[in-house]
Amino acid sequence: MEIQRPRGTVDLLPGEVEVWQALESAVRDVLDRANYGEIRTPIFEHTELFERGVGETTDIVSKEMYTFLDRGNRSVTLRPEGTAGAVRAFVENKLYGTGALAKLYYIGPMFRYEKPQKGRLRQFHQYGAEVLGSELPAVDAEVIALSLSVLQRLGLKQLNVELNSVGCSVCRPVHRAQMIERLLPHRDELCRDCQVRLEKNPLRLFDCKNESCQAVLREANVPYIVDVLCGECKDHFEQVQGYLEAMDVPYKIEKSLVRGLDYYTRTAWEITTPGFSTIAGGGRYNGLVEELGGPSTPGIGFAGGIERAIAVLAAQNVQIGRTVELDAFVAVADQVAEHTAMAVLTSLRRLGLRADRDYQGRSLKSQFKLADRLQARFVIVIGESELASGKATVKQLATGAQREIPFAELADAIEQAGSEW
RNA sequence: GUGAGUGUGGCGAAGGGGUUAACGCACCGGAUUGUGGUUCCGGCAUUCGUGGGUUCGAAUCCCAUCACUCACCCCA
Repeated sequence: MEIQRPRGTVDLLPGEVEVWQALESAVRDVLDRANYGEIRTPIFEHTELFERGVGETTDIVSKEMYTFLDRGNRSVTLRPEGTAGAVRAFVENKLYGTGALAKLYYIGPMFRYEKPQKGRLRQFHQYGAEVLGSELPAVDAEVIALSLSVLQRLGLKQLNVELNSVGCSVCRPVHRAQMIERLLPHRDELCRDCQVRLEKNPLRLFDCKNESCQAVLREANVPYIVDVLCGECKDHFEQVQGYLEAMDVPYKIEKSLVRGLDYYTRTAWEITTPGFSTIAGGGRYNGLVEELGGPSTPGIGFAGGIERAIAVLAAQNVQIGRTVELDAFVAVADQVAEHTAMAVLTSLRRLGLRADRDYQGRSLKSQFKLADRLQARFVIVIGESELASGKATVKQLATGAQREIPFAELADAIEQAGSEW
């Protein structure tokens, strides 16, 4: 049987990859202007990094990792997200040593062993940014604004920033105890998933889409974490909002927003658009660097899904990416013109024009058809008579206008050609 | 991981046991001399995801397998 690509992967072909390139340059451009530097970390890491960094109770670690043993019997894992690797690199390369803030971004493939469906693949791609070394709320505001800017830059509309705070090591345990205390008597009324959540990570109960579970939460009078933050978290959250308002970044508080990764503290947000799952999300992670063996360093970051952004682009009919029409197509009308044609073709390319020719021995007529299909602006015909006169026959396809132009002047003529030729 | 649906040429899509597997698009060639986009003519699946089974006979029935799609879970 024909070998097929592994499940949950895709081939990106010419014609669609241009959109990716445009998206990637938008990411680079937006983040570069904010003085973030690109970091490229390995696509696989020791499994332990994700177990410790992402959290053993998360779905990602407990059931979605692409883990295998290498030939040296080491357990390695294809990275399921970008933050753990970036933070590991920050620690390992002692980027904290300079005392400067580390502002990093990345773009690349991520892997999660899941059953593929709409907007979910086993190899998918994310771009993301991390700031390590500041806990000031202004940084939260910057990162949130940037996560939105990238998508706005692409021309996307109807983007919503959903914002929340999930507290810290001071207020979270208090809230957690409260939840357990109030919900334990109603344990049986919760769905199976929520019963497990109640034990492992009660906060995630707010995430349940099951209406009956939400009803239980209401009846038990369980407070949202954002309503019972400790003084410092509350102050931080308010300041973040103040900055966002000053920066004119629209947002709405989403009290039930809880992100799936264990490492988040305080600020958490997602960017959504109607009709799609989350297209980008982020949060603060003040304990992660220390957890991974570095000095206590606050951090915050976000990640966006490239496939998802592209899906939204398509849905909103936004065109990005270069077009690939040809500046010139060189048609060979006669065998004797082969060498001259190749010389002309090469010289056009050297001068920066996009040019091509036929390599399948087509008739002149077919060569014109091909040129038309390739959306060539000009067809340069070279045959016996052109050789004799030293001038190529040049036809502008859009208008049908045709001229004789000396070989040496071809590139200039084409480059400078306007619409009325 | 659970559930449902689908799988026929490059793409879309008929055919639901009986000699040559519709059709549309795309593609290739041609319509007298070296010229495209329209039109006309011609060509283009020893084969119906793969493997096995039932049958005199299968793309059509059965089993398995793979892949895709969608939903749940969760997220990007």
